[in-house]
Amino acid sequence: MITRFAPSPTGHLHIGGARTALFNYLLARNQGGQFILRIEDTDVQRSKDEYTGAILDALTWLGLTWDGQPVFQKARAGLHREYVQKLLDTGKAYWCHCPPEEIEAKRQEALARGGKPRYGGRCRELGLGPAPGAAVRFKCPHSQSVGWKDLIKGRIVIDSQELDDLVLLRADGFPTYNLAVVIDDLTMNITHIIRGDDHVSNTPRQILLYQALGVQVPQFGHVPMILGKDKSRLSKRHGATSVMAYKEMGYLPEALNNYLARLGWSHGDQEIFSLKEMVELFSLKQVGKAASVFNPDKLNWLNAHYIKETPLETLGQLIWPYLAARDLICPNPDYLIKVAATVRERGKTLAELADKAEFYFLSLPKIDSTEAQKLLTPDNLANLKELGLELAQNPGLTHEAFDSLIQNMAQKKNVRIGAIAQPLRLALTGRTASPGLFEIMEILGPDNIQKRLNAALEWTS
RNA sequence: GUCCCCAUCGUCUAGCCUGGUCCAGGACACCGGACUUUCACUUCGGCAACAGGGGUUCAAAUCCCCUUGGGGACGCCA
Repeated sequence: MITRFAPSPTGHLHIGGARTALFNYLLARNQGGQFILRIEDTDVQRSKDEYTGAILDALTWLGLTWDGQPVFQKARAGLHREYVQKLLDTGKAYWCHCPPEEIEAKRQEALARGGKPRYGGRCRELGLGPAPGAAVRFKCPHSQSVGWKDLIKGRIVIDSQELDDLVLLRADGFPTYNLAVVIDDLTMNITHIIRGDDHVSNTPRQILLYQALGVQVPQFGHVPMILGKDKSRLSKRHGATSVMAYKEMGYLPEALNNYLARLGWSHGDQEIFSLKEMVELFSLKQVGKAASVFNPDKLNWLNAHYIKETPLETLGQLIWPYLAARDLICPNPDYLIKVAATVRERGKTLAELADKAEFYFLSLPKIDSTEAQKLLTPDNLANLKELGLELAQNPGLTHEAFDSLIQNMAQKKNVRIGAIAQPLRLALTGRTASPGLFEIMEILGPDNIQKRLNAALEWTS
């Protein structure tokens, strides 16, 4: 078995492409086959090298390793032309001299009439030769039905009457997508073509091409589309679509892979899968036929899950770039591990975690003024001052001792524990929601605590 | 418009092929409770679906047909 992922470098790897790549990868690895990467760069205008690099980076980040070197389609144009010539020689293709504008006009006209916009086949039987501006078209066989047993959707049949004579070779001498894909899949011995649903209508054309060449037709499987919340095709207006954007937002590749796999594929009631496990369990039989809606909430849940599973040392290193981007300084590597331990269950993404951890690295926290007005009242400040004194006298306080200190104080002042704890939290972190007070104090250390306490005592809006 | 595909809780889905074990199971989200000095985590519980209509059958979420709804494609883009 040989599968392939064949993106065109006209943009970043998006969520849909990533899932297609994942399914190809899983299928190949599950069957002990090969997974090949082919860059479809025949659109010279829109293809960019930077996108090729970005796509490779994204696949690498996801851990979807491909076999061998990526194949560049443009470099194979000579091969494609050979096959076009072969089709020309056997009368399966012909030169077309029709001006593109004229064809386009007819197409629009047909569409406006409510008909099917197709090329009429003016040059089909004219026996024309090459000429400037001429293209080669496939002589699509008439009145025959083309069908295949789709690996995901089951039997699909289309009347060849629905198809027109597609262009194989453009006037600029470059092959078109449909020709190039067929020749490449054929010559690269691709056995299973797993691609997006939007290619279903290309499949009968391509099958006809395989047949015209007299070669075996590979297996096709079309994975359903990913939709946005409004059930329209997933696009930028639904939020981030590029894989690397998810990386930047602080999603883990494990989470994205897991989410994408579960979007369409299932294995009973199981929700959590490592990539290795997916490889073992994957089967196209368990891929659904219907399009599915991208649900960020569930991705978040998975991401939180994998964040919790990540070893603290690793997690610290993953969070650090987000902190470093804010020009913060890390006192020592151990500090980061301790910090990570206190925030890891409090956020869904690395970016969120970093945000919650920022106060640890600030020389003084940015105190929320709304909360300060509520909490830093004269009474509370008096308590805070007293608490500061106590803490200064007992720098090596145990967790238990700290708890009873606060409790006793609350009792003595006849206030709720929160009346003591919340102003302290605000002084230490600048916020009213944070990791546990004692955990924070352990990490901050006595000097830092006093400094923050003093700053809070002098706080003015 | 034409052709193709699809249809189970708000969302992802199990079940459908091989009808009865399903007054439909799990997960996310949501809503309550417990835990708790905050936020969160965890935990317990709850809400919530077989698109509609016809068949077939003793019996249909499961098989067939129609309707409706949704998606995709119709490029000298990929």
